[in-house]
Amino acid sequence: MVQKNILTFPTIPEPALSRSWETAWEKVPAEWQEPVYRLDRAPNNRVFVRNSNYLYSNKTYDYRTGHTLADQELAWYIYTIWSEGTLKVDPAMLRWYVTSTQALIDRQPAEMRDTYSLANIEPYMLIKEAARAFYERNERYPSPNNLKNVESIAKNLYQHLTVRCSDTPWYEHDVWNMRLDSRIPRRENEPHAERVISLEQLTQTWLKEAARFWFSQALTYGYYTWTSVASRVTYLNYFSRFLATYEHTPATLGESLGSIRKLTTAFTDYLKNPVEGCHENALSETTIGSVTSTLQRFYEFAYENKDLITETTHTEAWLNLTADHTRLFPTYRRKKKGKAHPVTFFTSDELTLMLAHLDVLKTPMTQQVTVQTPGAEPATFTGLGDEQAARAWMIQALTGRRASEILMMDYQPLTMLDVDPEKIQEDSFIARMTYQQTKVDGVEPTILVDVAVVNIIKEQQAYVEEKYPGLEHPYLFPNPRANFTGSRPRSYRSYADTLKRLDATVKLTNKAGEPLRFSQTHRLRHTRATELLNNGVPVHVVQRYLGHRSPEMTMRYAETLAATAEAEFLRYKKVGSDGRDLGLSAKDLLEISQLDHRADRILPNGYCMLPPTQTCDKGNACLPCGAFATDASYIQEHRDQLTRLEALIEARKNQYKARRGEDMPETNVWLTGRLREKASLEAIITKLENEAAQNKAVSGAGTSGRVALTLLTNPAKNGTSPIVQPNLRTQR
DNA sequence: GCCTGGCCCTGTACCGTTCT
DNA sequence: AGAACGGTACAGGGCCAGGC
Repeated sequence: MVQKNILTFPTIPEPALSRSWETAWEKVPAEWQEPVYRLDRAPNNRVFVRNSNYLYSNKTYDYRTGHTLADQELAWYIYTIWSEGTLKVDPAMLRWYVTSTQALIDRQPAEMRDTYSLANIEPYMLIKEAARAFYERNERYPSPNNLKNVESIAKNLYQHLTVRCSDTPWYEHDVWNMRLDSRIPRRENEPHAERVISLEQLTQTWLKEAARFWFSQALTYGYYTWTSVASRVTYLNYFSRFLATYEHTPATLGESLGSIRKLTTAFTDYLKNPVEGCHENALSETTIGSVTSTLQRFYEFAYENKDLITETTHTEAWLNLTADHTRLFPTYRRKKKGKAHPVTFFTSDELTLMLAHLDVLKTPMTQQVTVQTPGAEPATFTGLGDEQAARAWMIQALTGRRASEILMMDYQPLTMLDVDPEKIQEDSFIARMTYQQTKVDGVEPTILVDVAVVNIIKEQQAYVEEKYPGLEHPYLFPNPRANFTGSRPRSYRSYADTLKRLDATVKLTNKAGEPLRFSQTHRLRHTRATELLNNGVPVHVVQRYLGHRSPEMTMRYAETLAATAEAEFLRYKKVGSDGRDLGLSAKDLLEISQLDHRADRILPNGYCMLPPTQTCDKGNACLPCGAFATDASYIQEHRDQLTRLEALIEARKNQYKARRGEDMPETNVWLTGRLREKASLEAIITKLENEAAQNKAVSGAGTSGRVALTLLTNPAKNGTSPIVQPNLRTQR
């Protein structure tokens, strides 16, 4: 768990790796050392955009400027983006870029040209020259978009060179880009790694440098995440733009609390009203709250660390900060008492409708797909060609995980359970799935999944394998663009955009005529939670399943249930697999299950009592196991199991006889196992029945003692949902 | 001592603009 | 012209203080 609100820090250690131009250049293989390419042939063809003017002439293209260092830098750049597979280049634009740089270098003194670095050419200089040259050639200026294309090459090349070929620490640059700079501290799975943080808009030097220090510390010591820093920078930008309307404001903002408050009040007004060129509309209450609280945290940090910040930013004014700066804004701000937001979920019918339309996402863009839903005319759509997004959505629907938890999953997220193949049904748990979670610390990120989920994952693995043959692909869901080597996970942004496109295509609505949006993926989480609770799964189990740290959050979903998690649990006496009472109090049992943070200890028909560290060698055969505990709330489950078991034994016996012409012997291994289970079940049921008879609270355990609830997606009960869900209370 | 509401951090949703 | 991005808005989840 990251410790928050620590306001003093040691200085940032210098990066150990040398990042000189020489070390960068050493990595370029001989065949890539000259910027001369056959555009139509591998391996070069992966790095160049298809351009018919270039591709259809079978010749070698020479991008040399004739100046040694510039040519090497260009070759290094092309090789780098090729090997990392993050960018492509249009050969025509590259030509334009090269002739422009050539002109710029040629204006340097002759003896400097061979050592002139492209890192000296800032993008704006290149653009000016490119536009000038274009005008000379064509007697008109280039179109804005055309110029933008050269600019993007200039910008990318400039950033690659300045960031990757110098020892300058990562935080010294004004643009922080995780894709470009591996030294930026990052968590293993960063939900918004694609977001670029730019300090360029902070025009006051004192502000920019102090912000640089604050954010670099925050990232280095992990007390803010990348997402948080990104939004905080945009919030500080407001302050910077506001200050720009004043002549000059010192870092202290004023001499006394009075003058400081005057300024911050003016700032609040600035945010509340539209400002042309900055924010066209007045900002919302919450945004203003975020902006002011960011500024407040910033000054608290600066006050606590004024010595360090003065030293780092070379701005003496920071030394004059006083305690007044830790209360820039009056603290009497009270929010309106808001009721908790209602839990929104999809009903079974809605989900069915949506799943039927998921095909539109799966179908290639060149094909049409017709969707037939009950009670509606068949509708035909053009496919959107994003099958992996469809699979990610399915997994979200089946497991209730967050979008980022699924998108950042490892290529191989499954650990198969040792399940007897004979016993597998379509809703059996057969594997443990590890998802990536960053939001809540201290939660074990694994859940049990059933055949349906496993099959989707296998399909997706095959898809990735086919898309990136022979390449390493660490993620199950690779980003579809700018990812030619398959090394980056799919960004939440591109996933959400795809789902939005699907929404716009199929335009689904619910019965009330409100739009049903695929892009609201969090609803799937609510849906799953509500489903589990409505199916009678105890709150603490659902809590663990969803990865909530405390039951409060889960309880919000549980409003339909009368009992709390504890009451639910304590109501029943636990019975061992031999049908005898366990020598443990219900309270102890609760603690055991609470201490153990793994949902898979809750079995479909009871609880596994093994201490968390102990492994089970009994495979799936819980019933005859001494560590198995159950209670009266599962009695119906046991009765159902018994019926199914008896039917199964009967069927097998008949099969055996049909095939071999003789009865199955009592010594048959399979049969003895089942008979043991049957004996256990019968003992348990008898015991629980007595239990229920004595205990008024559980009369008719599992039936009348419980609030009558509808099963949302159990196909056996209502036959509408195509979802095969891992029902926690069925035979596994 | 317990409960509740508010605050803070972090992630998701949405929309208009920019890029390709 | 469709995909990607940037900025804004807001929801989810943890935690703590203040009221009882």
